[in-house]
Amino acid sequence: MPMEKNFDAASAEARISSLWQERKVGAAGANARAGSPAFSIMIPPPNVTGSLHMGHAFNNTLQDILIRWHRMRGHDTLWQVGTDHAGIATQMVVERELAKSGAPSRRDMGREAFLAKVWEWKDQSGGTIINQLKRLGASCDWDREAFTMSGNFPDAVTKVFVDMYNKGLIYRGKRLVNWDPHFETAISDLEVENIEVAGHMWHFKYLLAGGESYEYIERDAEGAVILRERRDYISIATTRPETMLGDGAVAVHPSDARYAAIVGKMVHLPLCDRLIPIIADEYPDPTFGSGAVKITGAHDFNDYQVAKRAGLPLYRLMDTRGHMRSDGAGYDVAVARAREIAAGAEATESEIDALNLVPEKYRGMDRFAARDAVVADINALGLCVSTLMTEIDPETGSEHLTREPYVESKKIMQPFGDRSKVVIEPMLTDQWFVDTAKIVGPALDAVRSGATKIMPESGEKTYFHWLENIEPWCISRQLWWGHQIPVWYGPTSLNLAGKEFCGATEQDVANEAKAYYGNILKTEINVEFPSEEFFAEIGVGDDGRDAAMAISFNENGSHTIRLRRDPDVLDTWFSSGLWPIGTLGWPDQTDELAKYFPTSTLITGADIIFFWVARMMMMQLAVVDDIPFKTVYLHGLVRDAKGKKMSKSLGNVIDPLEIIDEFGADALRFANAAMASLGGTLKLDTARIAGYRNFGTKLWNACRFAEMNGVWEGHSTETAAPAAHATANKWIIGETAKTLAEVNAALEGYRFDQAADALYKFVWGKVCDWYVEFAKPLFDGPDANETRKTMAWVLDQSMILLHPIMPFITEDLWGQTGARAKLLVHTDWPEFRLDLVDPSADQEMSWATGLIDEIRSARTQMHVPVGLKLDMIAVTMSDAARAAWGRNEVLIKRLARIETLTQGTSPKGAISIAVEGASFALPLDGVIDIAEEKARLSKAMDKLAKEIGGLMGRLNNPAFVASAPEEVVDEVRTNLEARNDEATKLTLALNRLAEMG
RNA sequence: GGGCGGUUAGCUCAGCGGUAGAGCACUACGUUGACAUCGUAGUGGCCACUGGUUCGAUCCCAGUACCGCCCACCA
Repeated sequence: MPMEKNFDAASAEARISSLWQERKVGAAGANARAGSPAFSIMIPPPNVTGSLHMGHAFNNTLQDILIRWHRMRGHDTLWQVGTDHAGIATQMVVERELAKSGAPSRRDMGREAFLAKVWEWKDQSGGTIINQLKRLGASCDWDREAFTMSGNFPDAVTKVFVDMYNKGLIYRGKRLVNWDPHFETAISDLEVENIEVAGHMWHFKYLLAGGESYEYIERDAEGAVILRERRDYISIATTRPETMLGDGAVAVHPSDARYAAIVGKMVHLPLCDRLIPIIADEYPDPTFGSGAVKITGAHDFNDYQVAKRAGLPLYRLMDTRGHMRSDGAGYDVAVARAREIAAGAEATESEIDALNLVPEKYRGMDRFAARDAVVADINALGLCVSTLMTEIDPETGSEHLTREPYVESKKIMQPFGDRSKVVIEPMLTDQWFVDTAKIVGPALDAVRSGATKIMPESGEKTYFHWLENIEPWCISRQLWWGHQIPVWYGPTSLNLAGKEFCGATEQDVANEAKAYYGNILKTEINVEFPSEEFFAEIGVGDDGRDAAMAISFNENGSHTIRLRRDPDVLDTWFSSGLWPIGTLGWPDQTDELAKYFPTSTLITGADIIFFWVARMMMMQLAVVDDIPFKTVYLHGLVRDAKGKKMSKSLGNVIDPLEIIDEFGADALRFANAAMASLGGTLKLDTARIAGYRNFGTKLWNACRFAEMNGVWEGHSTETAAPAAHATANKWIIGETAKTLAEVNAALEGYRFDQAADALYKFVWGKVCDWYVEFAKPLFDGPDANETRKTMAWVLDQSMILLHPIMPFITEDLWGQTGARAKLLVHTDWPEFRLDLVDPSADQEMSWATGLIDEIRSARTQMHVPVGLKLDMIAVTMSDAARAAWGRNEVLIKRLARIETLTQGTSPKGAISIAVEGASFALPLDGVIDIAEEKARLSKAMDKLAKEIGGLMGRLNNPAFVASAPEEVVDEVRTNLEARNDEATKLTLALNRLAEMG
């Protein structure tokens, strides 16, 4: 049955994909030869919520290319697949789904029920992206699919937490953290995007207490006085007026002469019945604004540091949703206590945190509404540093003076949650941290020493820079979907301080608690893990974890200690940070762990170098004292054809599945490989994908031609190149060997683009453009059998070499041609060498193709009809040229459309052709336009003259001859000789034309 | 403000001390024994700018301009 005219991607991909899955071609170790090296890649786990986008398609194409290449080479290969539970993202999606379907909200249904919903959702749609990976042709070990919340993963995560806790690498503390008021959770620094927005800065007066005043002197840069006045206030500036309610002080720089006299004095905090001190601190910049800064320790990272240094109380103003607090006692009570504390009364951190110093008026207001209210109220008090401004009415054009609160419009950098897109609030809360400073060392050393290599090299600089300045990593999240922190809190009771217990299992924790409480009680203790309801009952909320919990006395005289588990979950990146060992079965010492770890290569987006790569490095080194991967390949974001980021709002998102539907997975994969140059930007153009689809068609049809000519008939697949006699066969065998070497070298160096390029040029430029054409006459000649064998071999090699990049079409072709022992996916990668290259065959073919090019070019320019066969005259011919002609006559004649070749002189009205060692004439009396031929030859002469000029110039420069390497000089000399030879021939031809007039 | 990268044909990108490359687009011709998802032949480049190193620079170095990305607490 003859082959179809075109590759049917849609049906072939479905058929081949299921064939591969049935045969488990991607199973760990499949096609491995005994004693071969291991090669392993961990897939960057996509979010279970996700679907395949172009970044995934690109990233996974590269991984699959490497995996298939190594697998075909007989290496013991593992491509570990799996998905990430993606805490915030998944919780967000499920909450949205619930809202859409009118189900009760997360809070209404409670933690347990909500988590059941998430699992339900995960089970029903979590497989989407896995199936999409299959459509791309990814050859993972599907049976090993992992999930960061399943299998051994929860245990592994818990064990790591407990170990790190016990080593003092994880600690809990009340810190100022980035708080997302939408998701009501802390997030890490990395999850905050600082974006420049149009903002405002207000200037307020804080009046000195007791009606005091001072002389304020402003000087210019030269020290000359430019302003001198008595002031009873200090001027401060802020972009966030609502936070002034929590101010603890006003700070000025110690060297700032303007305020030296009032440092230590108190000022009235507007809108609040509190006095705060003016303090000196290095932080304020005297040259910026008024030089005085209000200090709100609980709502600003800089102020927090100042407050810590000065021992100022940290007054929290907002609740978890970013509304002004409405909890706790009334304002009067709170402010009275705050005054006592200011006067020196002892107060614990948690007591201060419990104080709600938001005046009643603002309580419950959204932070932005509170901002407006505070500004309005301060303005009403006349405490805005205001200025008379001339306002022009845009309609009447009349001018009038207004007194406006002094507000500058300016660009400010504002922090936004990368998921929620709401403004992040610095918030004082209890959180868990990894003491990264303690584990960063080995991660730095591993890259410095080259144990782990990051490509491109610029990635290493980024990596170093971040790790050298690393901040503690906030790993607790106030979410429900995730790995719950394995810490339980015991009550303060029976003369014992409350205590936290960290353990891998509830039993471990129970034992620890028994030991702690039991030693005192000397009686049996039942440790129970109470429910949320229990805590609701005894009135302990989230913030009450340290408070006395519960201890109940049972009737029989024993005591029941109730421990409460920390409700927080871990940052998703904490668990995905363990992906390499976790997926291999750790903490069990599995065979896979022994074989495939450390993994060979990580291919991932440069955007998650900090989130993931650096953390995997730190975590793996901290936990198993080994690097997670030897090579890290970082790539950029896939952009659209114009270089724009793909985004839904821009409407320029290219869906890889639509591309696969339209052009086939192979075309997309080839395009991905072709644009994967190291460090470049990735601009994806569908025109380019179409081009590579065409490339597939081209290969398909070359095979179709071969099949029609029965090249595979009677031959089983041969791995060794056939012995060839015909120059064209020798040549294409050599070209195949060169291509193999190029592809190997390219993939070795992660130059997917060069591998793709080499294959494209070989298959299209050599095999299809020349070899198939040569084969046509050869099939009718004495070398027919050899040519068939050669063509079968060359096309087999083409399929093999292309398979890692274009697996579907090559597997399909493999099945439709020849008798095959194995599927192509498991066929051995060839090992032939460059000694298959025959230099004399190479030279001869380049002479022949050069001659054909010249003749074709001349014919076209002279408007010789394509179908017209010409007789050609050899005017001069060297022995070498004569021999080359002799061996390739049939090919040249056919491709150049030459009828006969005779010896002779150039007749009147002929086209002249000059090549190395020979000159020819195509008699076309009456057919050609002499003027046109003259122009053609002149143009060629001009080009030659320019080249000759350049070459002569170099040779005439004594410095060049003296300093340049000998081979370069020689090359220039031989080059010049050849060009001169051609020029002579062309001159002769031109002279002849001149004679004819 | 700091760091990194880019600037090569109309477009998207390779290249790299020794005569500028590919794909797409464009022009002309073409039902040539696989392929119109094609063939043949062409058009098209002061390789951003200015200096320096060198026998020789698109390539190395320094600076300038423009563009992009990452990081950063100026109230």
